[in-house]
Amino acid sequence: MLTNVSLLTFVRMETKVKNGRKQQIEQTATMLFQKKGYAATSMRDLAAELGIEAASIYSHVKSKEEILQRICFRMAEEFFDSLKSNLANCDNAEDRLKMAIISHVKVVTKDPASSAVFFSEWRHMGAEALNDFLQMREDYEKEFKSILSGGIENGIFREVDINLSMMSILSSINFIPAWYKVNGKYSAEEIAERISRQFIDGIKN
Amino acid sequence: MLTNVSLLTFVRMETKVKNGRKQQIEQTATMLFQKKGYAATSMRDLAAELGIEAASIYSHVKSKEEILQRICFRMAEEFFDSLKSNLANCDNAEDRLKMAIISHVKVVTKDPASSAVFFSEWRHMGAEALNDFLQMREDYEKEFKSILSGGIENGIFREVDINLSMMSILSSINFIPAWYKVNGKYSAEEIAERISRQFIDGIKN
DNA sequence: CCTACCGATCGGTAGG
DNA sequence: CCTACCGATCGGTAGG
Repeated sequence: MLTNVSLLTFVRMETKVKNGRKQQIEQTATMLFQKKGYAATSMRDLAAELGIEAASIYSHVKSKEEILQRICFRMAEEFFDSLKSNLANCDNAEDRLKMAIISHVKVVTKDPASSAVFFSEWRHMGAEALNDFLQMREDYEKEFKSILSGGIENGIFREVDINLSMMSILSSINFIPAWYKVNGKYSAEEIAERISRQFIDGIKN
Repeated sequence: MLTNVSLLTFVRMETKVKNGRKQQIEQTATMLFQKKGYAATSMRDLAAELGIEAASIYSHVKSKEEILQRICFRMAEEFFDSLKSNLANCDNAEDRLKMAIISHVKVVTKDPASSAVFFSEWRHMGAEALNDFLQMREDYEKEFKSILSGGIENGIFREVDINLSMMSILSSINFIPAWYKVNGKYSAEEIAERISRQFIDGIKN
C-alpha cells in the first residue's frame, strides 16, 4: 500500500517535472540571470542549479539565448495585455495615467525576477529578436506618451515634456524589481497607489 | 628644424599617451562596458578597440576588475563631492531636495557612459569592493532620505513614504544615461529643472 | 538525461 | 608593447 502511494506520488511528480521542465529551466535561469547577469551565467551554472548536466538542458531548449528570448517576450506580452485590459474602461486622462501606472506596477511586482531580466538583459538578444523587442518597447512607450499628450491637450496636465515625463515615470517603476521584496513592507497595490499619486500630482494642472 | 619640431611633438604626444594611457584604457573600457556589459566585454575586445594586444593592457592595469572598480569608485566620489558642494548653502528642505536632484543630474549628464557602468555593472565587483560600494550607496541614499524626512517634519512635504519616494527619484535620474544624448534635445540644466520640479510638485504639501 | 567530446575563447603570465 | 603560451571554461553536438 505504502509502496503504491509512494509510486503514484513519484509518477505524478515525475510527470509534473517532465511537463514543467522547460518552465523550470526558464524559472531557474531567470533567477540566475537576475543575480549574475545573462553573460556571466553559464549553462553549467544553470545545470548545477537544476541538478543535471549542462548537455541535458539542450533536450529542452535549443540555446542559451532562446531562454532569454522567452523571458523577454513573455514579459512584453504581459505588459501589453495588462495595459490593454486596465485601460479598457478609462477615458479621462488622469484615470488613464493612473491605471497605466497601476497596470505596470502590477506586472512588475507579480514577477520581479522576470521583470528584472526583461529590463536589464534584453540587449544580449541577437539582432533579429532585438529588433522586434525594441519595436514593442517603443509601441508601449507610445501608449504612455499619448496619455500624457491627451491630458495636456485637455488641460488636465501642465505642459510637461512628454518624453522626459514618460521616461521618468517608467524608469521609476522599472527599477522596482531591484528592491521589491514579495513579503516585504509594501504591497503591490500600495506601491502602485503611492507612485501614481506622486507622479500625477507632479504634473497636474 | 622641421625634424626637431616633429620630434618634439612626437615626444610630447608619446608622453601624453603614456601618461594618459591608463585613462584611455578606462575610457574605452567604459564605452564597451556600457554597450556590451562588463561580463560580455573581453580584454581582447578592449585591446582591439585600443589597437594593441590584449596582453599589453596588463602593463597598465592589473586586472579586468580593477578597471571596473576604478570607474565605480570614481563615480561614487563624484556623486558625493557634487552633493556636498551643492547642498552647502541650502537649509530649506525644498531647496535642498531641488539642489540634490540637480547635483545628481549634473554628474550623470557630465559623464553618461561612466554613470551607466556605475549603475549597471557594479555587481561584477569582487566581494570586498562590493561591500564598500554598497556602503557608499547606502550613505548617499541616506542623504536623500534625510532631506525628505526633514521636509515632512517641517510640513513642506506631505507624508510620503520616504524609501519609496527616494527610490522613485533616484531611479528616474539614474536611468538618464540610457537615453541622454550629449548633443541632443535637452541640456543637462533643462533636464534637472524639469525633473526636480515634477518630483517636488509631486510631494509638496 | 548522461558520457565524451569539440573548437573557440576567456583572463592572465613569462620573458623579452 | 609584443610573441608565445597557460589552464580553465565557454556554448553546444554526437550518440546512446
